[in-house]
Amino acid sequence: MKSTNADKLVILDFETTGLSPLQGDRAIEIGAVKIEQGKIHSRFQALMNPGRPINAFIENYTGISNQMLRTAQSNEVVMQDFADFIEDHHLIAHNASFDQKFLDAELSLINRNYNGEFGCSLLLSRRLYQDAPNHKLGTLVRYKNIAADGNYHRALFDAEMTTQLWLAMLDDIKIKTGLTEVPFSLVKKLSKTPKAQIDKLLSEQ
DNA sequence: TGCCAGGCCCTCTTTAGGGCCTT
Repeated sequence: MKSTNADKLVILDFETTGLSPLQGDRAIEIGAVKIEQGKIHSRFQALMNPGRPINAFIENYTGISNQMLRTAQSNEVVMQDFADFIEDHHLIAHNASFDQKFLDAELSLINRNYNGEFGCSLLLSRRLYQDAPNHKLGTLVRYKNIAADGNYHRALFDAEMTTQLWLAMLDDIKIKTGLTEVPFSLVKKLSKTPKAQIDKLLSEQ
C-alpha cells in the first residue's frame, strides 16, 4: 500500500438508488471536494446512469430525475474518473460507513481500489458537539453557523457542507489542544473514543 | 411464508433492544 498524506483529503458524498448495495442499490451521483494543505484544491461532480429507472422516493428525495439520468454517463465511466480523482488521499464522509460501502461496491465492479483511510464527520461530531440538537448534516451546518446556499441531498452540495463542517471541527480541535495541525491519526482516535473521555484526550495533546 | 441495511451507541445491557444516521 502506498503511503498517504494526512494533509490531502477527499470529502465525498454519494446519492444512490437506496440504502444498500448488497440489496442491489447503485450510485446515481458523486460529489467530492479535494483538500490539500487545508485549502480547497478542486471539485468533482457527476451524475451516473445505473442502467435502470430510479423510484419516485429517490426522485423526490434528491431532486435527481430519471430524465436527468437518461443522458448521464454510465457508473463504470464515471467511477473510473473518480478513482483517478481520489489519488492516494484519505477520504471523509458524513456517516462514512454508508458512502464507503457504495464506493467499495462501485469500484469493485471496475476492478479499481484506493489507498486512503476513511474518516467520518458524523462520528467526530457526536464527540465534539455533544450539545447539538442532533447530528444530521444540515443541523450541524446550522449549529456551526456555516453559510449554506444550495440543495441538500445533492452530492456536491452535501460534500461542500461536509467539507466546511470538517474544517470547522479541525479548527475546534486546534483550539482545544493548542495544536497547529491535526494529524489524521488523532481524528481517527477521537472518533473511536467514548464521549465521556473526549475532553481528557483533547487536554492530553 | 415473511421478511428484507448496517454500523454506531446508549441503556432499564452483555442470554438485547432500539434510536440515530446515510439514500
